Amino acid sequence: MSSSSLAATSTTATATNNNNNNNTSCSSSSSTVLSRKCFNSDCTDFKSRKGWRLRSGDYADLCDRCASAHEEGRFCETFHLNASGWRGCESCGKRVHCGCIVSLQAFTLLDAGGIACISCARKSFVLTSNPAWPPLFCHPPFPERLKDFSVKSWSQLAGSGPVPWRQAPSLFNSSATQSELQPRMPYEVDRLNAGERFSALSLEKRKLEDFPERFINGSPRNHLQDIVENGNAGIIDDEQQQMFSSLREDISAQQFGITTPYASPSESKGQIEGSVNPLQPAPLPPFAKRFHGPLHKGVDSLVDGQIRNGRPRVDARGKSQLLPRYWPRFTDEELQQISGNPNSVIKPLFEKMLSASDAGRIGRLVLPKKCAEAYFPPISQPEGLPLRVQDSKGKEWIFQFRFWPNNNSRMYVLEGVTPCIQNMQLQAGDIVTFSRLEPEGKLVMGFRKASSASLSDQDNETSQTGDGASANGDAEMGPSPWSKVDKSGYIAKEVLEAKSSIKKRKSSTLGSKSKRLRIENEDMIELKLTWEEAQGLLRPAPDHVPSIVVIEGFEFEEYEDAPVLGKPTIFAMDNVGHKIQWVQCEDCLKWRKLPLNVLLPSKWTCSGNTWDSERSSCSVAQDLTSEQLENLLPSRNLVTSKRLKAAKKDIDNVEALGGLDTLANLAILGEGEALLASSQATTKHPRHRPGCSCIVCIQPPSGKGPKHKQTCTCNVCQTVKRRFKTLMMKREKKQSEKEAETTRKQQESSAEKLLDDDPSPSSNAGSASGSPNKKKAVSEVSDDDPNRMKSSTSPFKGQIDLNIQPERDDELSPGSDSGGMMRMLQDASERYLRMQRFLSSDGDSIPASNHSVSSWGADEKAGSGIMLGGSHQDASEDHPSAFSLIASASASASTPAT
DNA sequence: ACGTGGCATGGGG
DNA sequence: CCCCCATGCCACG
Repeated sequence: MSSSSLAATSTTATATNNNNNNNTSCSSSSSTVLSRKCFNSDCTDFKSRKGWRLRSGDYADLCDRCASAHEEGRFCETFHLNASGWRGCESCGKRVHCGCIVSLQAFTLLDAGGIACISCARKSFVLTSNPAWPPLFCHPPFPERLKDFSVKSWSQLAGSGPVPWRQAPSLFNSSATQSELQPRMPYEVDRLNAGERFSALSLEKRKLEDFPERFINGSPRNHLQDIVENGNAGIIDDEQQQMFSSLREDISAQQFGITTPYASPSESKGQIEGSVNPLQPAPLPPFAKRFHGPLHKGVDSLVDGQIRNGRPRVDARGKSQLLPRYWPRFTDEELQQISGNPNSVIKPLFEKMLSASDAGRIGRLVLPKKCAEAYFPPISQPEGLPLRVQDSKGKEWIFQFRFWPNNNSRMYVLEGVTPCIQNMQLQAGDIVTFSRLEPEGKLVMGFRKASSASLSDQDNETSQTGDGASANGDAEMGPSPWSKVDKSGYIAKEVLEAKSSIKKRKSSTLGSKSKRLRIENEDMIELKLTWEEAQGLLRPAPDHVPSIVVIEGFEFEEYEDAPVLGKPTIFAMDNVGHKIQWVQCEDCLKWRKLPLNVLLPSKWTCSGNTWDSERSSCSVAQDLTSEQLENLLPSRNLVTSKRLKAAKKDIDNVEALGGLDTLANLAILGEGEALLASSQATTKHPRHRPGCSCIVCIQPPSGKGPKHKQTCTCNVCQTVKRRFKTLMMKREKKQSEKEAETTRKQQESSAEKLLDDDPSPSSNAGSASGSPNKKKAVSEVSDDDPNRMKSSTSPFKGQIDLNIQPERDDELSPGSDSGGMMRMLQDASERYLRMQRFLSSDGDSIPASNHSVSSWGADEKAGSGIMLGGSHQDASEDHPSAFSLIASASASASTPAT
C-alpha cells in the first residue's frame, strides 16, 4: 500500500492529534509514517508490525506488544481504558470501547440504539462492524476497497439501503457464509479495459486526496449520503462506496472486490452503467438472469429478501449448487484469522484444486462456472474485468476475470495467475481458496498445499465438516491472524479432522478430472509432515490416553478430546537426575525449568511458572547457560547454537528459539496464518516481515547468491546441516534396518515407504512420537521434493524425486554449498545423534512422550521450517504449513540451486 | 518460431 | 443427454 502518500494525506486530513491516548486511531499517521516508533503514542517501542487500518488506508505500525494487544482485542482496554467512549454491549453487557478507530470493528451500532459487541452482533446477525465508519477508517482508501467489494458486502449494503449497517442477518452469520453468496451483482464491472485498470492508481490518489476533505467536512455518513445522492459514488472512498454501494449500481462493480476499482468515479459510473447493460446482454449466468430484471431495486430487494433468504445464490448454491468439491472447507474462524482482523469475517466462497492447466504457465485458472458466477462480479463480455484479490500474505493481485464462450455456456477463467501461483509455489493438486473479507468485501485468496488440503478436506463429500474445520493451512491470508489467535484449539481441531479425513481423502478431489493432477505423494508427504509437525505441537489433554490408529500406514494418536496446542518444550534431566522439561517464555525468551509432566499452553510466560516462584518473572535470569541450552536443545538447537557461535549470544539464541517455536506454531496453522500478522511480508517471503532475518528472508533467490563455505555458519548452512543430520540419521536407521530395501525404496518408494522407514529421530520421543517422527522424516523428504519436483518434475511433483532423500541430500550440497555441505551434514549428524541419545534417555520416561517428541519435532520443524523457508523462499512461503519448510531442510540446501 | 488468446474437443459426472 | 471443465490445438501477433 502506498503508505507514504496515503499517510501524508491522511495526516492532513486528520490533523493533529497524534498522541491522544484515547484516540489512537486516527491520530498519528504522520508520526507513524515518519518515525520508527510504535504508532501507539503510549508506547515507546519500535514498530514492527501492522495494527489497525488508518483512515488513510495505511496501517498503524505498532510494536510487537501493541500489535499483539490489538490483535487480541486488548488494545483499547490496555491503552484506552481511561478514555471516553466505553459502552456496554446491549446483548452481553461486555464493555466495548467505541471511541476510537481501533475498536471500530469491535462493535456494531444497533438499529435500536446502543451497540453490540462484534460477537453478539454476529450471533444476532447484525453487522459485523459499524457499517458507517469502518469503511472510512478501517479500509484503505483505494482500489482495495473499491475492488474489494464483494458481492456479498455489496448486497448487504444494498439491502440496508441508505443505512449501510443494517444488513441482512445472514451475512454475518457464519453459517450463512456460504449461503450468502450473493447473486452477483446485476451489473458488471467488466468494462475495465486494460487502460481503465491502470487508471486505478490515479483514482486512488484522487480518493485519497478527497478523503480528508470530505471526512473533515462532515460526518462520514453524511458525506457518504451526499455522495450517494449526488452520484459521486465513484468518487467516494472505497469504504464509502462500500457502504453505499448498495444504493448505487456503481457499486456493484467495485463490490466485487474487483479491480474495477480503478475506474475513476466517473469512469466507474460509466462503466457500471455501461456495464450493466452490456452485462446483461451476454449470456447471463443463472444469477444474472435471475436478477437481471430488477437492477437497482433488484439489488435492494435482493438484499433484504432474496439475498438473505430467497436467493438461491450463494447459499443455495453455496453448497447445494456448487459441487462439493468447490465447497470451501475452511471455517469462519480460520477465515477470520486469515483476515488478520478480528473484526473481519472471512466468508469462504469456494476453493478449487489446481489442475495442471491451472498451475501451468498459461496463467489461466479455470474457475468453476458456478463459483465464478456466484461469487465474482458478473461479466457480460468475454474480456471480463480485472479482479483484485488479496492473498494470504496481504499481497494484492489483479487477475483478469473473464470467460470464453463454450458451447452454449461459458468457461470462466482467471488470467494472469501465474505470478501469484508461482509466488505461492502452488502446483497442480494444490488448492486455491477464495473467500471474502466481510466487512470490506475484499476478495481473498488462499491456498492449501495438496497435502494439507487433503487433510482437511479435499473431498467435499468427505468433508462432512463442510464448514468445518478443515483449515489447514489455508494460506488464505493469514497474515497476522493466526499468530494472534490462540490457535491451539483450532489447530487441534484441524489436526483431528485431518486425521479422520485423511483416510477418505485420497480418492477425493481430483477425482476423474484430477487424474492428471494427482500429484500425490508429494502432497501426501507434505501432509504427513504437516501432521507430524502439528503433532509435535499438540499435546494430549492431560490424563488422556490416546488410542493408536493406523491410517494409511501412519500412526495416529487419537484422543477423545481435542489435543491442546502446547508449547514445545525440551525434556531433559536435571543435575539431580530428575527428568524435567525446559520451556521458553514467550515474552522474555528465557528458559525455565518445569516439572516433567507439565502441559503448557501454547503461549507460556514466566508468570505462568507456578512451579518455581523464584523464576516466575521475566526479570529473573534463567538458570541455564547458553552452553547448557545448546546442549539441551535438540536438533533445532543446532541452528541456534550455531548462531550463538556465529556471534551472538544468548539473546540471539533465545530469539532464534522463540522464532522457531513461533514458526512451528504458525506452520501448523497454515501459511498465511502466522507471518501474516505483519501482513506485509517481504517480497521474498511474504510470510515474513520486513527486516526478517530468517533464513528464508536472508536467502538469495533460489539458484542465486554466493556459495557457502564449508565452515559457513549462516543460518542457511546451519539449517542445511541440521537437515542433513536428520537425513543421515534416517538413512542410518534405514540401512541398518533395511539395507537392501532401503536403497531401492529410497529411489522408488513413495513417501509412504519413507514414512514407514523413518528413522530414529522420533525414537527419542515417547510412543506418540513414533508416528510423528516418521512423518517428520517423510516430511523432510517431501520438503526436498517440492523443490526438486518443481525443477524436475514440473507440474506433477516428482514423486520420485521427493522420495529419494539421499539423492536430495546430495543434491542439496551441490546446490548451495556443495562439498562443504557434506561436512556440515556429518558434523550435524554427529551432533544430532548425541542429542538424540541425550534426549532419548530423558524423554522416554516422560509421560507425555509426545512432548519430548513433539517438542523435538516441533523445534526441529520450526527450525527446519525456518530454514527451509529461507531456502525455499517462495515455496516455503506459500506452503501453508511449516512442514513444507521443514521438508526443505535438505531442500533448502538444494533450493538455492533451484 | 514463440507466446498468447480463444475456441473446440472430449471425458466424466 | 447435458453441463462442466481440463486440455489440446490453432490462429494471430
